[in-house]
Amino acid sequence: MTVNSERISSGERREQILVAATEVFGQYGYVGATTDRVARAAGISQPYVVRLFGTKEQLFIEALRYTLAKLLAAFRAAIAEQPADGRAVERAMESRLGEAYVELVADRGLLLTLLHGFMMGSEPVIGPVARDGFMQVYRMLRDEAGFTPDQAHRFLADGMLINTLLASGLALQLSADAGAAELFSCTFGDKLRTVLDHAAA
Amino acid sequence: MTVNSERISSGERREQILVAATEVFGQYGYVGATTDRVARAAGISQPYVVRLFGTKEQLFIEALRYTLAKLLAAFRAAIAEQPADGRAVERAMESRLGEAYVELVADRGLLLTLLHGFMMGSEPVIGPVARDGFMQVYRMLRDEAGFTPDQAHRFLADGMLINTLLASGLALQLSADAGAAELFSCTFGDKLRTVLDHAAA
DNA sequence: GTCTATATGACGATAGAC
DNA sequence: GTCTATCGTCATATAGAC
Repeated sequence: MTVNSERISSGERREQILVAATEVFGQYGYVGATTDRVARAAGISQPYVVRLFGTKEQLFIEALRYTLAKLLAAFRAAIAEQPADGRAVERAMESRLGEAYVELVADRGLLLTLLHGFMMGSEPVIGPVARDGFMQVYRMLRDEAGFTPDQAHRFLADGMLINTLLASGLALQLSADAGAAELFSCTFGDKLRTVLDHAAA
Repeated sequence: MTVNSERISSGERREQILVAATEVFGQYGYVGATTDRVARAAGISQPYVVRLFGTKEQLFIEALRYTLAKLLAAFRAAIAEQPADGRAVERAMESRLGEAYVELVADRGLLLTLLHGFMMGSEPVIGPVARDGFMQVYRMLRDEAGFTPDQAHRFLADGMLINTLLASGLALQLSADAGAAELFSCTFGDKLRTVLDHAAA
């Protein structure tokens, strides 16, 4: 088989497009993102994006499902994580999950696609997908990570504050704003290094 | 002077338009909202909205500033609140501020305009306004309400979770989802009644 | 202070070829 | 599996009258 000019399967194309869509939806929001920009980011033509996903709304829903699946997979991995070295102190569950989350939402496209989804609760077809994903996360924390309801609540609350701090770009003015530095320190704790590393990039 | 057909001052018009804009931006997002819809909600023509605010971006910025001012005013009032009746037990500061917040963001237009602002951190002119507003809130909690940095952090984190729960519409499926009910109970505590009352409306 | 008319430029989706 | 061409719609902003 030829290597580059080969026609690839629609399954692979769909995945390529979803990656591009997550980035574009994250950057421009649901309405501001255009199927044309998604197409160019994926290296194909605009009508083909529409052909494969039907409508822009369907494309967004698939992209949202895709990011939610990534989030759940990251949490599942963190829950199952065991130190390879027996001597290593096993970090607490909450610490592992928190670190996994901060790593994940360092991808701005993923973070903002997620947030746009949560904010579209009144959309008849997108809303249910977002709510369902959110509650799946809650149940995973409670039933698989073993959190109490209040532990899960506090973990999620911190997560939503992390979202806001990162989305608003406050990380970029930490050196100029002592209050922001104080708030970041409280919010991220030992995850602060991770955030600063990603913010620099 | 005539009463209804009187030409009103541009200052009054601006305020009318800002109220309409907050509602429309909240419902459709920054890009999805049109100056025409804002105009119709305010009962005037589309070009006149542009005339008074210059551009749609400027209109959004003014609407965002307007909602941030409302938020700060509500917190300032809650901080200053004293029981009129001496016998009444003064509620804790945190409880008063929490209640004020839930009352405020029961207005979906206000809530979503705020959230859209926070999510637009990478926009060169909107981003700074949003970040500035957020940090003003933080400083008010710390310096005027007397919160420690960690108290302020936890209050804000809860606030951001409240935003997500309300924006995503989870309040509407509380009766059908035991997990959601559990999470709402942890998150809102004694503010739960307030939320349910507003959700019903 | 406020309107109508309109220039100008997208965007989503369809038709149909290869 | 993928493209080019294009239709219909709608949005921001300007011009200029009243």
